[in-house]
Amino acid sequence: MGAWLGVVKTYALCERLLTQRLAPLGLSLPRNDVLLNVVRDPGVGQQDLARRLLVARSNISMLVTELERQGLLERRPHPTDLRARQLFPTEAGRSIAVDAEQVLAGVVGVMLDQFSDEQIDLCAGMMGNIQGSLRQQLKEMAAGQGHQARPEGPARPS
Amino acid sequence: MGAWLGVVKTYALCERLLTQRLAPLGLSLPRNDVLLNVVRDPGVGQQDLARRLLVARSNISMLVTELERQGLLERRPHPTDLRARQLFPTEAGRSIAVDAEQVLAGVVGVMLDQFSDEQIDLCAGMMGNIQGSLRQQLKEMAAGQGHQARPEGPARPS
DNA sequence: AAAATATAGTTCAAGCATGAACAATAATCA
DNA sequence: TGATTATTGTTCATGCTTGAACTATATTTT
Repeated sequence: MGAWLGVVKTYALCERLLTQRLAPLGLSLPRNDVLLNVVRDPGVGQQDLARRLLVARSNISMLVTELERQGLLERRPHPTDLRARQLFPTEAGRSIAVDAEQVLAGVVGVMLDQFSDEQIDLCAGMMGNIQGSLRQQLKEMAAGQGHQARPEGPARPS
Repeated sequence: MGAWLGVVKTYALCERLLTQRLAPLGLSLPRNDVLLNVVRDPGVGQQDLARRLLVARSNISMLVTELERQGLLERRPHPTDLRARQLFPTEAGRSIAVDAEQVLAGVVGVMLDQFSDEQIDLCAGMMGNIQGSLRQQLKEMAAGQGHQARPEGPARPS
Protein backbone atom coordinates (compact mmCIF):
# COMPACT_ATOMS: atom_id res chain seq x y z
CA MET A 1 0.00 0.00 0.00
CA GLY A 2 2.86 2.35 0.80
CA ALA A 3 4.36 1.19 -2.46
CA TRP A 4 1.96 3.22 -4.53
CA LEU A 5 2.59 6.21 -2.33
CA GLY A 6 6.19 5.97 -3.47
CA VAL A 7 5.09 6.27 -7.08
CA VAL A 8 2.95 9.27 -6.24
CA LYS A 9 5.76 11.12 -4.49
CA THR A 10 8.21 10.25 -7.24
CA TYR A 11 5.79 11.53 -9.82
CA ALA A 12 5.33 14.80 -7.95
CA LEU A 13 9.07 15.38 -7.66
CA CYS A 14 9.62 14.58 -11.32
CA GLU A 15 6.87 16.97 -12.31
CA ARG A 16 8.44 19.73 -10.26
CA LEU A 17 11.92 19.24 -11.71
CA LEU A 18 10.63 19.12 -15.27
CA THR A 19 8.57 22.25 -14.74
CA GLN A 20 11.62 24.11 -13.50
CA ARG A 21 13.77 23.01 -16.40
CA LEU A 22 11.17 23.69 -19.09
CA ALA A 23 10.34 27.17 -17.82
CA PRO A 24 13.39 28.78 -19.46
CA LEU A 25 12.09 27.51 -22.81
CA GLY A 26 8.78 29.26 -22.25
CA LEU A 27 7.04 25.90 -21.93
CA SER A 28 4.88 24.54 -19.16
CA LEU A 29 4.58 20.80 -18.76
CA PRO A 30 1.22 20.55 -20.57
CA ARG A 31 2.29 22.84 -23.39
CA ASN A 32 5.43 20.77 -23.79
CA ASP A 33 3.35 17.61 -24.09
CA VAL A 34 1.28 19.12 -26.85
CA LEU A 35 4.20 20.64 -28.72
CA LEU A 36 6.25 17.45 -28.67
CA ASN A 37 3.35 15.40 -29.94
CA VAL A 38 2.68 17.79 -32.79
CA VAL A 39 6.34 17.83 -33.77
CA ARG A 40 6.47 14.05 -33.76
CA ASP A 41 3.24 13.71 -35.69
CA PRO A 42 2.57 16.81 -37.80
CA GLY A 43 -0.98 17.13 -39.03
CA VAL A 44 -2.49 15.43 -36.00
CA GLY A 45 -5.96 16.53 -34.94
CA GLN A 46 -6.93 17.93 -31.55
CA GLN A 47 -9.32 15.16 -30.68
CA ASP A 48 -6.67 12.57 -31.38
CA LEU A 49 -4.20 14.50 -29.28
CA ALA A 50 -6.62 14.64 -26.38
CA ARG A 51 -7.03 10.88 -26.44
CA ARG A 52 -3.29 10.27 -26.51
CA LEU A 53 -2.59 12.62 -23.65
CA LEU A 54 -5.59 11.45 -21.63
CA VAL A 55 -6.97 14.96 -21.23
CA ALA A 56 -10.19 16.72 -22.20
CA ARG A 57 -10.75 18.11 -25.68
CA SER A 58 -11.44 21.53 -24.20
CA ASN A 59 -8.05 21.44 -22.57
CA ILE A 60 -6.27 20.81 -25.86
CA SER A 61 -8.30 23.55 -27.48
CA MET A 62 -7.04 26.11 -25.00
CA LEU A 63 -3.46 24.86 -24.92
CA VAL A 64 -3.25 24.94 -28.71
CA THR A 65 -4.65 28.46 -28.74
CA GLU A 66 -1.86 29.55 -26.42
CA LEU A 67 0.85 27.71 -28.33
CA GLU A 68 -0.42 29.30 -31.51
CA ARG A 69 -0.24 32.69 -29.85
CA GLN A 70 3.34 31.85 -28.85
CA GLY A 71 4.07 31.18 -32.50
CA LEU A 72 5.08 27.56 -31.95
CA LEU A 73 2.10 25.86 -33.61
CA GLU A 74 -0.35 26.40 -36.46
CA ARG A 75 -3.93 25.27 -36.98
CA ARG A 76 -4.75 24.54 -40.59
CA PRO A 77 -8.10 23.42 -41.99
CA HIS A 78 -8.35 19.71 -42.69
CA PRO A 79 -8.35 19.09 -46.45
CA THR A 80 -11.54 17.00 -46.52
CA ASP A 81 -13.20 17.24 -43.09
CA LEU A 82 -14.54 20.75 -42.57
CA ARG A 83 -14.92 20.22 -38.84
CA ALA A 84 -11.37 19.21 -38.15
CA ARG A 85 -8.15 21.15 -37.94
CA GLN A 86 -4.67 19.87 -38.47
CA LEU A 87 -1.84 20.93 -36.20
CA PHE A 88 1.62 21.74 -37.51
CA PRO A 89 4.69 23.09 -35.74
CA THR A 90 6.28 26.31 -36.91
CA GLU A 91 10.01 26.56 -37.41
CA ALA A 92 10.31 28.14 -33.95
CA GLY A 93 8.22 25.31 -32.54
CA ARG A 94 10.48 22.64 -33.99
CA SER A 95 13.50 24.44 -32.66
CA ILE A 96 12.16 24.72 -29.12
CA ALA A 97 11.02 21.11 -29.27
CA VAL A 98 14.60 19.98 -29.82
CA ASP A 99 15.67 21.66 -26.60
CA ALA A 100 12.64 20.34 -24.76
CA GLU A 101 13.46 16.79 -25.82
CA GLN A 102 16.93 17.21 -24.40
CA VAL A 103 15.55 18.45 -21.10
CA LEU A 104 13.19 15.49 -20.99
CA ALA A 105 15.91 13.01 -21.82
CA GLY A 106 18.13 14.55 -19.16
CA VAL A 107 15.56 14.17 -16.42
CA VAL A 108 14.60 10.64 -17.41
CA GLY A 109 18.29 9.87 -17.54
CA VAL A 110 18.83 11.09 -14.00
CA MET A 111 15.98 8.87 -12.88
CA LEU A 112 16.86 5.68 -14.72
CA ASP A 113 20.64 5.76 -15.14
CA GLN A 114 21.14 3.99 -11.84
CA PHE A 115 19.20 0.87 -12.88
CA SER A 116 19.88 -2.08 -15.13
CA ASP A 117 17.81 -2.68 -18.24
CA GLU A 118 16.32 -5.75 -16.56
CA GLN A 119 15.13 -3.72 -13.61
CA ILE A 120 13.65 -1.06 -15.84
CA ASP A 121 11.90 -3.57 -18.06
CA LEU A 122 10.48 -5.34 -15.06
CA CYS A 123 9.08 -2.13 -13.65
CA ALA A 124 7.76 -1.06 -17.05
CA GLY A 125 6.06 -4.41 -17.44
CA MET A 126 4.35 -4.02 -14.10
CA MET A 127 3.11 -0.59 -15.12
CA GLY A 128 1.64 -2.07 -18.27
CA ASN A 129 -0.26 -4.67 -16.29
CA ILE A 130 -1.50 -2.10 -13.82
CA GLN A 131 -2.77 0.02 -16.68
CA GLY A 132 -4.74 -2.95 -17.89
CA SER A 133 -6.39 -3.45 -14.50
CA LEU A 134 -7.20 0.23 -14.19
CA ARG A 135 -8.73 0.43 -17.65
CA GLN A 136 -10.86 -2.57 -16.77
CA GLN A 137 -12.10 -0.90 -13.60
CA LEU A 138 -12.80 2.35 -15.41
CA LYS A 139 -14.77 0.49 -18.03
CA GLU A 140 -16.86 -1.11 -15.31
CA MET A 141 -17.46 2.27 -13.70
CA ALA A 142 -18.61 3.64 -17.04
CA ALA A 143 -20.92 0.68 -17.56
CA GLY A 144 -22.28 1.08 -14.06
CA GLN A 145 -23.07 4.73 -14.67
CA GLY A 146 -24.82 3.80 -17.90
CA HIS A 147 -27.86 2.27 -16.23
CA GLN A 148 -27.87 3.60 -12.71
CA ALA A 149 -31.47 2.60 -12.29
CA ARG A 150 -30.57 -1.10 -12.34
CA PRO A 151 -26.93 -1.42 -11.19
CA GLU A 152 -26.36 -5.13 -11.73
CA GLY A 153 -27.86 -8.58 -12.00
CA PRO A 154 -31.51 -9.34 -12.53
CA ALA A 155 -33.96 -6.85 -11.14
CA ARG A 156 -34.02 -7.19 -7.37
CA PRO A 157 -36.70 -5.37 -5.35
CA SER A 158 -35.19 -3.00 -2.80
CA MET B 1 12.78 6.31 -21.79
CA GLY B 2 9.39 4.86 -22.66
CA ALA B 3 9.52 3.29 -19.24
CA TRP B 4 8.80 6.52 -17.47
CA LEU B 5 5.97 7.21 -19.90
CA GLY B 6 4.40 4.06 -18.55
CA VAL B 7 4.48 5.45 -15.05
CA VAL B 8 2.92 8.69 -16.24
CA LYS B 9 0.04 6.96 -17.99
CA THR B 10 -0.52 4.63 -15.07
CA TYR B 11 -0.60 7.58 -12.72
CA ALA B 12 -3.14 9.39 -14.89
CA LEU B 13 -5.45 6.38 -15.04
CA CYS B 14 -5.20 5.82 -11.30
CA GLU B 15 -6.01 9.45 -10.66
CA ARG B 16 -9.07 9.21 -12.84
CA LEU B 17 -10.40 6.06 -11.18
CA LEU B 18 -9.85 7.43 -7.68
CA THR B 19 -11.56 10.69 -8.59
CA GLN B 20 -14.61 8.80 -9.83
CA ARG B 21 -14.82 6.64 -6.73
CA LEU B 22 -14.30 9.46 -4.25
CA ALA B 23 -16.88 11.74 -5.85
CA PRO B 24 -19.85 9.97 -4.18
CA LEU B 25 -18.28 10.79 -0.81
CA GLY B 26 -18.17 14.48 -1.68
CA LEU B 27 -14.38 14.36 -1.82
CA SER B 28 -12.03 15.38 -4.58
CA LEU B 29 -8.58 13.83 -4.68
CA PRO B 30 -6.84 16.80 -3.04
CA ARG B 31 -9.48 17.19 -0.35
CA ASN B 32 -9.21 13.50 0.35
CA ASP B 33 -5.46 13.82 0.82
CA VAL B 34 -5.91 16.60 3.34
CA LEU B 35 -8.74 14.92 5.22
CA LEU B 36 -6.95 11.60 5.56
CA ASN B 37 -3.80 13.25 6.84
CA VAL B 38 -5.71 15.23 9.43
CA VAL B 39 -7.57 12.13 10.59
CA ARG B 40 -4.33 10.20 10.91
CA ASP B 41 -2.56 13.01 12.70
CA PRO B 42 -5.05 15.27 14.49
CA GLY B 43 -3.66 18.64 15.52
CA VAL B 44 -1.29 18.87 12.56
CA GLY B 45 -0.50 22.36 11.23
CA GLN B 46 -1.08 23.57 7.71
CA GLN B 47 2.55 24.24 6.93
CA ASP B 48 3.47 20.75 7.99
CA LEU B 49 0.68 19.35 5.85
CA ALA B 50 1.86 21.27 2.84
CA ARG B 51 5.34 19.82 3.19
CA ARG B 52 4.04 16.28 3.51
CA LEU B 53 1.79 16.56 0.50
CA LEU B 54 4.37 18.44 -1.56
CA VAL B 55 2.00 21.29 -2.33
CA ALA B 56 1.99 25.05 -1.67
CA ARG B 57 0.89 26.50 1.68
CA SER B 58 -1.67 28.63 -0.11
CA ASN B 59 -3.18 25.52 -1.59
CA ILE B 60 -3.65 23.93 1.83
CA SER B 61 -5.13 27.14 3.12
CA MET B 62 -7.86 27.06 0.49
CA LEU B 63 -8.52 23.35 0.71
CA VAL B 64 -8.86 23.51 4.48
CA THR B 65 -11.25 26.43 4.15
CA GLU B 66 -13.45 24.32 1.90
CA LEU B 67 -13.24 21.23 4.09
CA GLU B 68 -14.16 23.38 7.07
CA ARG B 69 -17.14 24.71 5.13
CA GLN B 70 -18.11 21.09 4.40
CA GLY B 71 -18.06 20.42 8.11
CA LEU B 72 -15.35 17.77 7.92
CA LEU B 73 -12.51 19.70 9.56
CA GLU B 74 -11.94 22.33 12.22
CA ARG B 75 -9.22 24.95 12.64
CA ARG B 76 -8.35 25.62 16.27
CA PRO B 77 -5.82 28.12 17.58
CA HIS B 78 -2.50 26.60 18.56
CA PRO B 79 -2.14 26.61 22.36
CA THR B 80 1.23 28.38 22.44
CA ASP B 81 1.99 29.64 18.91
CA LEU B 82 -0.37 32.47 18.03
CA ARG B 83 0.47 32.23 14.32
CA ALA B 84 -0.34 28.59 13.90
CA ARG B 85 -3.63 26.72 13.72
CA GLN B 86 -4.22 23.12 14.53
CA LEU B 87 -6.42 20.97 12.33
CA PHE B 88 -8.87 18.45 13.74
CA PRO B 89 -11.44 16.26 12.03
CA THR B 90 -15.09 16.53 13.01
CA GLU B 91 -17.13 13.42 13.67
CA ALA B 92 -18.49 13.63 10.14
CA GLY B 93 -14.94 13.99 8.85
CA ARG B 94 -13.78 10.85 10.63
CA SER B 95 -16.76 8.94 9.30
CA ILE B 96 -16.16 9.98 5.69
CA ALA B 97 -12.47 9.24 6.08
CA VAL B 98 -13.24 5.62 6.92
CA ASP B 99 -15.07 5.21 3.62
CA ALA B 100 -12.37 7.06 1.75
CA GLU B 101 -9.70 4.74 3.14
CA GLN B 102 -11.67 1.80 1.86
CA VAL B 103 -11.93 3.30 -1.59
CA LEU B 104 -8.19 3.95 -1.57
CA ALA B 105 -7.38 0.45 -0.40
CA GLY B 106 -9.66 -0.96 -3.06
CA VAL B 107 -7.94 0.85 -5.89
CA VAL B 108 -4.45 0.10 -4.65
CA GLY B 109 -5.56 -3.49 -4.28
CA VAL B 110 -6.70 -3.68 -7.88
CA MET B 111 -3.34 -2.34 -8.94
CA LEU B 112 -1.06 -4.48 -6.81
CA ASP B 113 -2.98 -7.71 -6.21
CA GLN B 114 -1.49 -9.27 -9.31
CA PHE B 115 2.11 -8.98 -8.10
CA SER B 116 4.25 -10.78 -5.58
CA ASP B 117 5.62 -9.00 -2.54
CA GLU B 118 9.10 -9.29 -4.02
CA GLN B 119 8.06 -7.54 -7.20
CA ILE B 120 6.34 -4.79 -5.27
CA ASP B 121 9.27 -4.27 -2.94
CA LEU B 122 11.66 -4.12 -5.85
CA CYS B 123 9.58 -1.50 -7.59
CA ALA B 124 9.11 0.46 -4.37
CA GLY B 125 12.84 0.39 -3.76
CA MET B 126 13.50 1.78 -7.22
CA MET B 127 11.04 4.59 -6.56
CA GLY B 128 12.88 5.43 -3.37
CA ASN B 129 16.17 5.68 -5.21
CA ILE B 130 14.65 7.79 -7.96
CA GLN B 131 13.27 10.16 -5.35
CA GLY B 132 16.76 10.56 -3.99
CA SER B 133 18.15 11.49 -7.39
CA LEU B 134 15.33 13.92 -8.06
CA ARG B 135 15.72 15.64 -4.71
CA GLN B 136 19.42 16.00 -5.43
CA GLN B 137 18.70 17.63 -8.78
CA LEU B 138 16.10 19.94 -7.31
CA LYS B 139 18.54 21.00 -4.62
CA GLU B 140 21.09 21.85 -7.29
CA MET B 141 18.50 23.87 -9.20
CA ALA B 142 17.65 25.77 -6.03
CA ALA B 143 21.31 26.45 -5.34
CA GLY B 144 21.76 27.71 -8.89
CA GLN B 145 18.81 30.07 -8.55
CA GLY B 146 20.05 31.27 -5.18
CA HIS B 147 22.67 33.68 -6.47
CA GLN B 148 21.70 34.49 -10.03
CA ALA B 149 23.70 37.69 -9.93
CA ARG B 150 26.95 35.80 -9.49
CA PRO B 151 26.30 32.24 -10.68
CA GLU B 152 29.58 30.70 -9.61
CA GLY B 153 33.25 31.27 -9.00
CA PRO B 154 34.89 34.51 -7.84
CA ALA B 155 33.39 37.82 -8.89
CA ARG B 156 33.92 38.30 -12.58
CA PRO B 157 33.26 41.73 -14.14
CA SER B 158 30.62 41.59 -16.90
C1' DA C 1 -33.37 11.94 -49.31
C1' DA C 2 -34.61 12.86 -44.47
C1' DA C 3 -33.88 11.94 -39.81
C1' DA C 4 -31.14 10.42 -36.25
C1' DT C 5 -26.70 9.89 -34.38
C1' DA C 6 -21.84 10.65 -33.95
C1' DT C 7 -17.69 13.45 -34.20
C1' DA C 8 -14.49 17.86 -34.16
C1' DG C 9 -13.87 21.84 -32.10
C1' DT C 10 -15.08 25.94 -28.99
C1' DT C 11 -16.69 28.43 -24.89
C1' DC C 12 -17.85 28.75 -20.16
C1' DA C 13 -18.06 28.09 -15.05
C1' DA C 14 -15.97 25.80 -11.41
C1' DG C 15 -12.25 23.74 -8.85
C1' DC C 16 -7.19 22.88 -8.36
C1' DA C 17 -2.37 24.59 -7.98
C1' DT C 18 1.35 27.83 -7.86
C1' DG C 19 4.28 31.88 -6.49
C1' DA C 20 4.30 36.57 -4.92
C1' DA C 21 3.03 39.94 -1.64
C1' DC C 22 1.41 40.62 2.80
C1' DA C 23 0.31 40.50 8.13
C1' DA C 24 1.22 38.63 12.42
C1' DT C 25 4.01 36.26 15.53
C1' DA C 26 8.46 33.67 16.97
C1' DA C 27 13.13 33.00 17.20
C1' DT C 28 17.77 34.59 16.87
C1' DC C 29 21.38 37.77 17.33
C1' DA C 30 23.85 42.16 18.44
C1' DT D 1 16.58 44.65 25.21
C1' DG D 2 16.01 45.89 20.47
C1' DA D 3 16.74 44.74 15.71
C1' DT D 4 17.00 41.34 12.29
C1' DT D 5 15.44 37.17 10.42
C1' DA D 6 12.41 33.20 10.01
C1' DT D 7 7.92 30.98 10.22
C1' DT D 8 2.69 30.56 9.84
C1' DG D 9 -1.10 31.51 7.51
C1' DT D 10 -3.94 34.42 4.08
C1' DT D 11 -5.08 36.73 -0.26
C1' DC D 12 -4.49 37.56 -5.04
C1' DA D 13 -3.50 36.95 -10.06
C1' DT D 14 -2.47 33.49 -13.29
C1' DG D 15 -2.57 29.12 -15.49
C1' DC D 16 -4.24 24.14 -15.79
C1' DT D 17 -8.12 20.88 -16.04
C1' DT D 18 -12.62 19.19 -16.29
C1' DG D 19 -17.53 18.48 -17.77
C1' DA D 20 -21.49 20.60 -19.79
C1' DA D 21 -23.63 23.17 -23.36
C1' DC D 22 -23.19 24.62 -27.95
C1' DT D 23 -22.16 24.93 -33.30
C1' DA D 24 -20.97 22.80 -37.32
C1' DT D 25 -20.06 19.02 -40.14
C1' DA D 26 -20.03 13.66 -41.09
C1' DT D 27 -21.96 9.35 -40.87
C1' DT D 28 -25.49 6.04 -40.35
C1' DT D 29 -30.32 4.59 -40.39
C1' DT D 30 -34.79 4.37 -42.11
